[in-house]
Order: sequence, then C-alpha cells, then structure tokens
Amino acid sequence: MKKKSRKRSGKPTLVDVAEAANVSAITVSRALRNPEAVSPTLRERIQKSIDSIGYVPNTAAQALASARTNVIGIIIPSLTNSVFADVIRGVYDAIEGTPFQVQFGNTNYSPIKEEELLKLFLGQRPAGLLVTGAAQSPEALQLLRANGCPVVQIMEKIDDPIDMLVGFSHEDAAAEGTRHLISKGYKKIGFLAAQMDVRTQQRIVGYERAMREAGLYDPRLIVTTTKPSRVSLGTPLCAELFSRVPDVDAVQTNNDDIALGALFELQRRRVSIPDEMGICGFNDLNYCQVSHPGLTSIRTYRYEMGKRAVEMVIAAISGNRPEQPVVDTGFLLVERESTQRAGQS
Amino acid sequence: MKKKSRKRSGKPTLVDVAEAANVSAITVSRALRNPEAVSPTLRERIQKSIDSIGYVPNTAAQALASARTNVIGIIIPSLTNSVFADVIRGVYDAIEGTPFQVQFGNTNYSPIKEEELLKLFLGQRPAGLLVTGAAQSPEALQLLRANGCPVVQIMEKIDDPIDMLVGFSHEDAAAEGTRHLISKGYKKIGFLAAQMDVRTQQRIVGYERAMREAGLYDPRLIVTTTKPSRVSLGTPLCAELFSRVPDVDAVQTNNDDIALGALFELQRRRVSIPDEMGICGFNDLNYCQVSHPGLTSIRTYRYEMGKRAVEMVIAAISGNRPEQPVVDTGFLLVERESTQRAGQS
DNA sequence: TTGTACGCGTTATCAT
DNA sequence: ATGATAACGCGTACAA
Repeated sequence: MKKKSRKRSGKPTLVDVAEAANVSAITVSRALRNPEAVSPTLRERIQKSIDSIGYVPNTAAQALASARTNVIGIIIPSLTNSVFADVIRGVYDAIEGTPFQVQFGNTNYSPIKEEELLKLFLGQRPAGLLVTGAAQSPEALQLLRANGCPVVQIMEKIDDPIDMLVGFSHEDAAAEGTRHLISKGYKKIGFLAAQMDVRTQQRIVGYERAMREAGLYDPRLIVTTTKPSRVSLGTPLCAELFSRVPDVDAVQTNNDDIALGALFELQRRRVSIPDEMGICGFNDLNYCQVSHPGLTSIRTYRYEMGKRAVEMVIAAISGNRPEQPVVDTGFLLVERESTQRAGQS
Repeated sequence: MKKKSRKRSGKPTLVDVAEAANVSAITVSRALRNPEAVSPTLRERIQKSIDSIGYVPNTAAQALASARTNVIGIIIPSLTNSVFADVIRGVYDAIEGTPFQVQFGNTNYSPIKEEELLKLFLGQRPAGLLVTGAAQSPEALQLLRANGCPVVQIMEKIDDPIDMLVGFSHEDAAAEGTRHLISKGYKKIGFLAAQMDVRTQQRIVGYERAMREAGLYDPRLIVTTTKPSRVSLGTPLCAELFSRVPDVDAVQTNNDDIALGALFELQRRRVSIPDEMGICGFNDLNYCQVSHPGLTSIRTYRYEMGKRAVEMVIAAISGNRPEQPVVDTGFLLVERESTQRAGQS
C-alpha cells in the first residue's frame, strides 16, 4: 500500500535516472547543466541511463526551482504578414547559438488580444520581451512596467520607449516616397492602403504632409480598406481610386503587396507604367527588383530590426544594457522603373 | 535572521494574494480556476487583491503541480515561407476560443534542429504536437512514440502515420500539373525548384513520372537550387534552363514564387505567355489570380491543413480521438491564362 | 567531486 | 464552501 501519492506525470524524472545510474539526483542535474563538474566515468554512466530511460528534463520544474527561464517572448500583430516574416528571420538568426528560446504571440492587430497575450507571457516569467509598436494600451504598459524584465519595442520609433526600442519613422518614410513621386512630376498621387493599423495611419500622415507641402493634397486620393492586405486587393483599391479621381497619375501604396496588385491591375487596364502612371511601394520586398517593370519602393530594415532587438534584449538580460536604448534603423528610397518617367529630374 | 531562504522570483505569489485577501492560498487558486466554487463575496475580495498586487499566475508552478499544460507544440520548417503562413493562420483560427495555446518551433529545414526542438518541446510536457512531414529521423520518431502525447503530422500524406495525419500527395499534385501542361501540347517542359526539401523532391518525382509517361522525360529539364525560395530566384533558374535547353516551351515550378519570378523573367525576355511558353505554379497563392497573365497553379489547402490538424489534436487530447486518423486534403489544378494556349484542348 | 536538505509556487487530496 | 497538508521535479546552498 503506497502513501498518499498524487498523480505523477508518468514520465521519467531525474530521480529515475539517478537510481538507474546509482548516483544522487543532483549529480545527474549537474551532469546535464555543467558536465565538467562531474567525473567522466559518472558522466558516461549517467548519459547511458538517460538514453535508455528516455529522460527529458521537465522545463516547468527547472523554471520553478531556478526562478529563471530562457524564454524571450515576442508579441507581433501577425506571423503571416511578409513584413513580420522578415523580422522573424532576424529574430531567429540572433537567437541561434544562444541559450535562449523564443515564444511568439500573435495579436492579430487586436489590442485586447495583446493584453491577454501579455498576461499569458508574463505568467511564464520570461527573461525578456519584444513587443510591436509604441501604442500599447495603458493596461499593457502597466503590466510591462510592473514586470520589470527587459523590453524592446520594435517597428516604430518614439523618443521615450518603455525600456528599449528599435524602429523607424513610418511617417517620414512615406513622406519621402510621396516626395519622390512629386519630384518626378506626378500631380494627382493616390494613396492605397489596407489593414489600417497604427503604422499604416502614420504612413498616411506622412503622405498627407508631403502632399500638402506641394499644394497637391486632396482627401479623395486616399483609398483605404480595413481588410488584411493581399496582392489581390490592388484591384478593388485601384478601381475605387479611378472612379473617384479619373485623372490620377500615380500611387503611393501602404505596402508592396498592394503595389504589385496595382501594377497588375494597371497592366490589365493597359495603363502604361511609369509614363501614364507612377507607382511607389513600401518595404522593398524581394519581388520589387524583379517585377516587370521594377517597382520603386521604400526599403525598410525588417530583418535588422528583429535581429537587433533580440541582441539588445539578450544584452540587457545579461546585464550589459546597451548604452543607446533607442535605435533608428531608417529607410531608403529605392528608385526603379515604375517611377522612372522620361524627361524628368 | 531569516531561515535558509532561496532566491525568490520577487513576483507576487498566490500566498501574497491570499494574505492580502485574508483567505488561504487554495481558495485563491480555486477562485481563479473555478470561480463558482467560491462564494461571491470572497471572489470579489480576492479579485481586488489580485489587481492591486498585480498578481500573474506562474505557469511553471501550475504545470508542475497539475502535471498538465495547455501547450500545443508546432514544429515547422519555416515561419516565413508563405505556405506555412497559411498553415499558421489555420492553426490560430482553430485554437481561438479554446483553452490551448500554441508554441512554434522552426527547424529551418534541418533534421538536427528538428530533434533539438522536439526535445525542447517535450520538456514542456505539451498536451499535443504538430510536426511537419512524415520523414522524421529515427531518433525523432523514438522520442515521439515514447512521449505518448497526441501527434499530428501535417503537409504530407502517408498511410501509416505516427498517430494522426493531415496532408496530401505532393507527388500526385505535381504530376497533375505536369500532365496539364502536356495536355496543352507543351513538349519540353522544365521543372524549376528551390529549397529542395523532402516535399520538393516528391514533387520532382511526380513531374518525372508524368514526363516519362508521355515519353518526354529529359533530366536536363530539371533545374534546381538549394537556396531558399524567393521570387527573384526565378531569374537565374530560368536563365539556367534556357542555356541547357534553348527550345524549352513550358515550366512547372515547385512553387508560385518561382513561377512569378519566371513570369517576370520571361516578360523581360519578351517571351510571350502562354503561346511561346506555358507556366504552371504550385500552391495557388493569392497573387496567381491577379497576375498578368493569370498563373495556372495547383491549389493546395494549407489553411485547412493547419486548422484541421489542430482540431484533431485537440479532439485527441480531450479523449475524442477522430475515428479517421488520416485526412487527405487533396489538391486542385486551377487553370488560368499562363497555360491557355489557343487551339489546344 | 559528490551528496543532503530544502524550497520554488502551485494544485490534488482529504478533511471540516 | 473553505482549509491543511503534502506533493509535483528540479536547482540552490551548504556540507563533506
């Protein structure tokens, strides 16, 4: 008759390994975390037991006992948007070879979801966090500040981050694209956007600023939808723009997918690019340089933001907080055929 | 002088909340997990303490004490490939509203990484797992079988899965695309591929089968690279194909990105599509229907695979193992302008 | 180099 | 409806 015993996990534990190897549990623990601290003989015997038993350390017990985790939580609005795909590549490249692991959370552009995720993540006592943007809800801010682990905000730029920040100004970037179109002699420049998240709004502000500066601003030129962005949205957005302003002669888009969709739609309508119509995208995704014609776009450094942010959070976790907590990754206008109108500067 | 006390996490615990609310810890625990079991008065008092203290339950302690987690681990080769992006959307849609959470692991197409990730994940004692493909290493299989939690293999189709499976035959799908090109009268049909993972190889086998059946097989027509797939790879792959077989008259590609890249490259070379050259892609991504010309492609049900797999694993976790453990999501040839040659069947 | 004792924060079990 | 007690599996501190 056994004692009052609870439901065990059923999986082998450190003690099981220890018994099989005829050592104490702590020795097995050491053999795993710090092999040099255990004699080669024992090390080998222990490894054999581990293999034969099929032991896998219980992360929860480790975390509880050590009061630490190696989890870096990353909260982004979408895993499937190609913009964040590049950020994620950067994250993985930075995490590679470190003892840390990443845990992604997808807010699907919802502030409520963001708060829920934040609570979920904080429950894991993460070593550090990456969060997207600088527009957290007051509750989210409260949670982050109270928790105290290193936090890096990414993608946007503000001057007073929660903790650290890696981003760029979407407003300035969009303004630069629009000014480029203006400099090429385009006058009726539309703005096409989907998704309408915070950063999209910032881009619209930048577009507006540039248009007003040139005395070209007309609110009818801004065509948006709250639908998630896809290439195929270029068609309806273009159609709407043409119906509002038939003599539109260029578009600045919120991202390259919309730009590519617009390009296809204009080709179908037999509108010649760049002569009758100029296009400037946003992000400079891989296909911009190979499309026909090539797409002018505003390059953003998504991979670098992900990589840099992880490097910074790891540095902070390790006690080497970067002396410069705000990093501006900037942007770059890349001019290609879609705006290379003959006879213009 | 305090007792031999260890490093605490410093964060508020259940006991802190309990003391503040003047109840026992277990009551707080119940108030959180099963509010109906606690009187309304206490419930409210406890909630106040939680809010004022800023308590967030420690996941590790929960997992340890209950010997359960609500984590469903998902191991995929890439988070950033748009194919998996759709799978991920399906996963999130299926997980929404359930008490489960997902944890993604990225193998970057490396079997070694897959094993490491598997161990990492199993350390969390996940409630269930999704793994990509049916070509796990022997060690990985061993780990999965020994662990015993519900497992769903996704993306490929075999008849004897580890546990459950949702996928389709890449070989059959590619063969169908190639047969379509053959039926349109194309003869010298190239195959362009990047990444070269297991599923790519299966597609090549399907292509080969179709070509042999028609007596058109020629190994020089298969042009591949191990680089990760991107639209811009269409250019060098096309170039290589033309240099090997100048009179090539169609391409079946391993995916739509390569197909789009090839489309752009052919436009640059002033090769008319579909008359001089046919193109059939793979996956039927969103842009296939809007590109100019529209791209014929083989539609695959990526979203459905992700969604279905999660539904199945949750069912199994809940004890309602699906009676049919293998689901074939199939594929569909979608014919568009890029293969609509005049005067052919 | 190896072992003993104990606590990490929570939940299961049993009792009231 | 509420509480006391003992685990869960591991790592820390200290001792040998």
